[in-house]
Amino acid sequence: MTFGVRYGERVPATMYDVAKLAGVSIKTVSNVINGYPYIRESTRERVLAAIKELDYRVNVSARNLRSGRTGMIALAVPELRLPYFAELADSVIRAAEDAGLTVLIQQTNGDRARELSVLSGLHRHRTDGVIFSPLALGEEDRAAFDADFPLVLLGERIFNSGFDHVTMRNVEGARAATEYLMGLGRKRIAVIGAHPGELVGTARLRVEGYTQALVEAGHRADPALVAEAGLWHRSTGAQAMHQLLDSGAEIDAVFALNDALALGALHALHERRIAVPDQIAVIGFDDIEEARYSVPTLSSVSPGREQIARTAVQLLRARIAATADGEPAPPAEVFADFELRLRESTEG
Amino acid sequence: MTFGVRYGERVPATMYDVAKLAGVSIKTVSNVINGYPYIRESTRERVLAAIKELDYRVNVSARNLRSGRTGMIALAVPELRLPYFAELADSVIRAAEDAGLTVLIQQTNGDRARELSVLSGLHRHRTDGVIFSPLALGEEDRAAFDADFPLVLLGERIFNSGFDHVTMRNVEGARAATEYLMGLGRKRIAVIGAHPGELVGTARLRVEGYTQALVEAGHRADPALVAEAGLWHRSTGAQAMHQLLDSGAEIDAVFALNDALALGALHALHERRIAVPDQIAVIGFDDIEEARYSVPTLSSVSPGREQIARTAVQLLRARIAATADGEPAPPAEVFADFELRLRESTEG
DNA sequence: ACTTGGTTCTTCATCGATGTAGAAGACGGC
DNA sequence: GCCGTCTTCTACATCGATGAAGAACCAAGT
Repeated sequence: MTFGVRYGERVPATMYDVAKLAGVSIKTVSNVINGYPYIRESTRERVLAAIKELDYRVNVSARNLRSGRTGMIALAVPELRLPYFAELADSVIRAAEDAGLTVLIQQTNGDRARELSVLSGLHRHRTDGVIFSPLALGEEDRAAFDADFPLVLLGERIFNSGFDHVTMRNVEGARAATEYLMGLGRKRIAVIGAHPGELVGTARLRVEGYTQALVEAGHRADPALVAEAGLWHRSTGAQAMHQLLDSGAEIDAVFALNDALALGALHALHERRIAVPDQIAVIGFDDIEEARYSVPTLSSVSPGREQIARTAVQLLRARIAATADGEPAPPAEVFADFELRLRESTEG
Repeated sequence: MTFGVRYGERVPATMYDVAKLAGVSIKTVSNVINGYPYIRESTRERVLAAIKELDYRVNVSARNLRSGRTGMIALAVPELRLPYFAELADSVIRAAEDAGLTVLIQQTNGDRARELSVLSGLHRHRTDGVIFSPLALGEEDRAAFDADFPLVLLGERIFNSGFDHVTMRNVEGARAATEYLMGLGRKRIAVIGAHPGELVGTARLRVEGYTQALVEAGHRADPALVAEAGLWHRSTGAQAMHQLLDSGAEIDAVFALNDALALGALHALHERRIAVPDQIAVIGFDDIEEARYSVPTLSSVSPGREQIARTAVQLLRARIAATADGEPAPPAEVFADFELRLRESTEG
């Protein structure tokens, strides 16, 4: 007597089994599966029937070994627990699926060593290409950007790396957000999430947009209003907000460099019973779903996440195809459209 | 003259190249890589040096084709944009990584057809096993649960399926939440997220815990206080809350069947300027990170997500090993420990 | 000296698919 | 009636690794 689970009783059918059942050669089965045109309709039907009958699935490993294609792409992001990246991953998975690709997610934790391992082709054999959203890598890692596999970079234009690159309009979006706050009559606009000393990257670009807006309006950026936050989590946003408030600086608005920071800031303001937006208006960046349901609802710059995901997958596919055809296009640089989503946290 | 990106100039080294460089047979290289013990130390070092020199990586496809192992497991969840599943995926990926496994995420969208395709072994050849958190499948799909690959079920004990199963203490957690609300003196406790007519599944179990608590306290469950919500999103939670309020029912507390619903409810209450917890206390389920930063912060039942993820990976590994050894254990059934996390939304 | 057993390494077949090359038949043109 | 072209299908080598089996060597026991 047996009990418990038992596997492997059913041995998966191979192409050979299908061929035998359909009375054709194994290569013909392969041809049917791969859409080779010169096949008699009746033959194709017999093969398809046999495939169905045996519940046959292509062995991806075997195919890959022979053809070099895996049908998988990797998506390397910092952490899925950050809502923006969870939503991005969701979008990328859907876009990839529409193209018949499977996505393998790699979490880098924003860790430099782990990000470098992405570039070193950790999954070279597993995937046909990589969509990579680096966080920690900077100018000093330029040399590492010599990946010999199809690679599409997301997020920041770290530098002109020679790879396809899809990004958001960080500077413009940040400027628009800041301008909007100024349009509300706010004069003392703080920033949360700066990375002082950073030469490249999202933080720098968004702070640049903020500064541009201030300068163009004839104001000056006040260093006392710039709060640092290395990681862009809710917790660090709350901390930074508390520090700003503790510093005694006069503040009537906050531009948080992403929504997680903004939500942390909202939380801190709530703890101190400071009214939003009456006393301090808050705006974020990313427009994650949570922003539509926070209390108060959070205004944010919507960076075109869907567009970014779709474009990245499309570019990667083109790049993968070009690798085979040997007709490489010059690296593309795509900027997604942004939009200001105004909600309660900036009302009035 | 060429411009743009070009790949494939560097051809990845194979085991054969390593063998040649190290002056040994290809099989010895394989043995070194796989930790075969009977190898002279000096030989091992030469091989390792050659591997480093050539930047050699095992071709996973070839290995898989020969050995049947892929080193990958699939995680099938409804949607990553739901914070609970994003956090779960994060935890599973980390746990798998510690075991040297790579995770392939499959989104089912809670769609019955897609969930069935998980069971039909869509990725049979790609992965060594599957961790599956079904949402739509019910008693009528029992027949489909005959997967011939290692499978660990998460979430609800849909039925005694013969597979390893890791779940949370839904009934007990829900009861504890409800009891806590009653302990605050609340008498009119509404529920959000019920699935009327559902025979199995999370909704039913959590409602059962709620009902048990009421009954044991000598109250009766009032159908007017039970609000339906098919999908457990913020939006549906807000809708359901509005409906409850519109219905004119007297309410002094809400037990939302998950945090997304609870956050939607908080949002709706905020829109109507109903004070939480003064007028209505709110408690959720899942303890997602967002709950710690909402306004007000949300009390919730923490279901032991980390423990669930680690246990699931561990069970799956054991099951995969057993498939090879042919020594199947009886299916395990693990209940994670829950904890009540009390925050502002139930204070006082 | 000869067996025994452990260590170290190699040879060979094989996993399941696809690319290459070419065979066989049908058809039309001259 | 022969040739070229198009269509349809097949045989065979091959991708890069691993399992099975065994060869060669050494030390120890009798």
